[in-house]
Amino acid sequence: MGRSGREPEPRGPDGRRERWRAHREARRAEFVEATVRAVARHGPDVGMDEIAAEAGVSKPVLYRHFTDKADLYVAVGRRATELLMSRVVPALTGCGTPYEWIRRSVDAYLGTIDDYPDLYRFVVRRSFADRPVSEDPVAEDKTMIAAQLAALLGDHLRAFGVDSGGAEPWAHAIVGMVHSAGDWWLERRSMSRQSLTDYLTRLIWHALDGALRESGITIDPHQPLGTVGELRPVRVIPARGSGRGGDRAGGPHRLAE
Amino acid sequence: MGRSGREPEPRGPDGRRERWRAHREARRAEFVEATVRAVARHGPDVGMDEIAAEAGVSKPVLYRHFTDKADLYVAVGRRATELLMSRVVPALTGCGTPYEWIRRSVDAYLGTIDDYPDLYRFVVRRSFADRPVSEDPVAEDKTMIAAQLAALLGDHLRAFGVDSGGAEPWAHAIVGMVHSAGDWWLERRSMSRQSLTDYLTRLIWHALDGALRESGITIDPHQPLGTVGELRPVRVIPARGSGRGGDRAGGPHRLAE
DNA sequence: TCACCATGCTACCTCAAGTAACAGTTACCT
DNA sequence: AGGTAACTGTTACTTGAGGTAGCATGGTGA
Repeated sequence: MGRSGREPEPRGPDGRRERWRAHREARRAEFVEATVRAVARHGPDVGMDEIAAEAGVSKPVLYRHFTDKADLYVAVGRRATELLMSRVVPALTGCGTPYEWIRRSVDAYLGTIDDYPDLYRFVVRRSFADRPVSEDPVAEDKTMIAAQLAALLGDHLRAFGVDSGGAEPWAHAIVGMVHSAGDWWLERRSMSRQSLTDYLTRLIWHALDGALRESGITIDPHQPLGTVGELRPVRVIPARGSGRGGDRAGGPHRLAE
Repeated sequence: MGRSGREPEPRGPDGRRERWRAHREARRAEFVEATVRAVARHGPDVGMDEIAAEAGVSKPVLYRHFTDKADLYVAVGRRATELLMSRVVPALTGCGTPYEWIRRSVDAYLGTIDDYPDLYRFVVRRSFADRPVSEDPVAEDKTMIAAQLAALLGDHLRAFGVDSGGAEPWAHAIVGMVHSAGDWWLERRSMSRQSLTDYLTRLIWHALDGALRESGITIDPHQPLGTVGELRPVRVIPARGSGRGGDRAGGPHRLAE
């Protein structure tokens, strides 16, 4: 209340901490990769000691970077989501004919699980069972993709002045088609990825075409779509508070951002 | 090698044990229900102490009936599978027009998850993450249903002398449609079950109709199908050995069948 | 009569997840 | 120049949930 002294201005982030930022991120990424390797080697019952050994560190080092086992697994799930979205989103938002669009998107999904089968299997195993559903990356990925698809479908249906109520369940159904057939294919491998992409593209096209025709909308599968609705980026993952509570009296100092 | 003595003939199961068979099964069923209630009350991190308390017994009593926690959870999964199959299989194998058939099957599935949301959520949470995939009831249920659908599709395609390679991926895709949209609906409840069934039935019909038309097959959605292929019962769950290894020196005596 | 199965309990064991505490180095802040 | 923050690594330890040992009694079948 009227202190005559001037507080010194804060000068920005402490450089003693900032110089380690990139290093910390790189370390976290290493541990995520090591986790996937350790799971592939030891099975889903892998312990933190085994993960630490795979990463070439001791257990407390691992706990410097992750709050607990679940936190580590969530990071793995986020990695998988990044990989998947980096491919599927451009495919979903790109131009082209409807048929190309479907095909490209299906192939982006299948290509990802084909390139990272171990990571995918780990995430699908849902070692997140002890977490609320909001932390389930598989469900989140599906919801994100379905939301984009629902927006697109909904916009088209509304633009033609017909019932758009089916957009959301249809979007989820279509995402479930690719997901389920992809799981089957990953375990069975009874056909090439190309063949599966063909079969799925056709089925999806027929499903959508039929549903739209029923509403009086006819679309040529080989003519580019009009820009009825620009796909809006949809963000579903809730921001995670960086603070996890007060500092503990001891133990490994936490390197959380 | 020529022993003159005659071994006494075994006279069948020991009645001291047999008299408890039905009782044991009923007890197991009670513990399965208690598990679902306990998970709903305490969350997915529920402990065996909490499950035992919910069942009104002490922990060692629970271990008299189940080998370990995973065994208990597998039993819960099997219960869910029974419930689902008791409804979906008659729907899939019954007569009727294609449209009715699809609709009836979709409704059987959605009706089950609607009537047993807690049980379904528990199973979907896949607390079986520490088990091989073959013990994953969700994957097994989907595989079973998809196998029946694939057989039906495949038979139709082969009867018309066209490429039947898509039968299996399409079957899995369609099961994934219902599964995925069902999950969405169970959490969102943004429409009635009737509406969802309508939307899904239409989409599935269009998908199948389109795929078959492409192969030169036209089917009337409102005329009964010919009996091209009788649905064969498909058994996927591997028989589980009743012996779990040698008897332990002590501990609660195991009541396994 | 002996064996099997049921009932229940307390006390205990095991081990994987997670923590406390120690020591040293580098680079930034005051 | 001294203090501080962040990094490196380790051993030893704690905790608690899953699972077990062992006790006693009664009813029924072999």
